[in-house]
Amino acid sequence: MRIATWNVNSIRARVDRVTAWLERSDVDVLAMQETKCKDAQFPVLPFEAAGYEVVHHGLNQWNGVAIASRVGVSDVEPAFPGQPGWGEPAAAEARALGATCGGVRVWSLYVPNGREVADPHYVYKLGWLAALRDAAKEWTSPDAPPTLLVGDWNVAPRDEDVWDPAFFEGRTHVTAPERDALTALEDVGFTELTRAYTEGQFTYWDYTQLRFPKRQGMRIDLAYGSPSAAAHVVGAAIDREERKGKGASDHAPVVLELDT
DNA sequence: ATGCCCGCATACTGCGGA
Repeated sequence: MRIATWNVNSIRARVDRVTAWLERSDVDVLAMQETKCKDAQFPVLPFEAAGYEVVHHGLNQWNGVAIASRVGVSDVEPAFPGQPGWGEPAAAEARALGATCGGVRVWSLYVPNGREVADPHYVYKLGWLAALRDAAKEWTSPDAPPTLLVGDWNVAPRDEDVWDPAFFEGRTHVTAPERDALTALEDVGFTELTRAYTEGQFTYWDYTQLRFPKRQGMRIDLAYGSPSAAAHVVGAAIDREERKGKGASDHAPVVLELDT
């Protein structure tokens, strides 16, 4: 089975590119982030024409997460237990969608950006990741299905995951508390599954400043697996080709290969 | 080196993205 994650940065602007990629990539399950639309606006038909069912959670023009699957999709959850909201009073955001596809529990995740270290959004980001860790504790029990946490984490786990660590000093995505929040996922039994197969590669390049042709990117799209999921991973790849050309998302799709 | 930012919204400017 092949499972991919892709921050599509608006599904309505990119549906042709995404479904064309799906059809030629032999991917069974695609987790999408930043669909930027409400449920009723999601272009379901092109996915169905390609042989995929789609579940989507979108509340407005921001965020939005989806899962397309050609191996079934059931037990859909539009948030993880304890997922915080944003603002005062806290408002729900469409940043997590769980579904079981082909026997694997898949969570499509769009972690809050954090904006700046001094911004309340940064506090929200850290709280969001802590709540996810608490929920994930329950997903490593022996009776839980193999679980994958995939998406746009908005954290570069290591200095080598950004094109210039000096550029990011004092900015979000690279701070110790953000990185510690990912390590905490490993402490409850999850493993990052893509790095071992994609050393030295990035998943995101800013639209500005010729970042992509200059190869100035970041690794922020990651896949964490529970022990029973990690045991089935036999490969991973970042499809850098998809970042090229007119109409590309600023993120590339990341593909996981499982021996199931 | 696959190209000098993009998408959205009661829209001709501001916001969020990272």
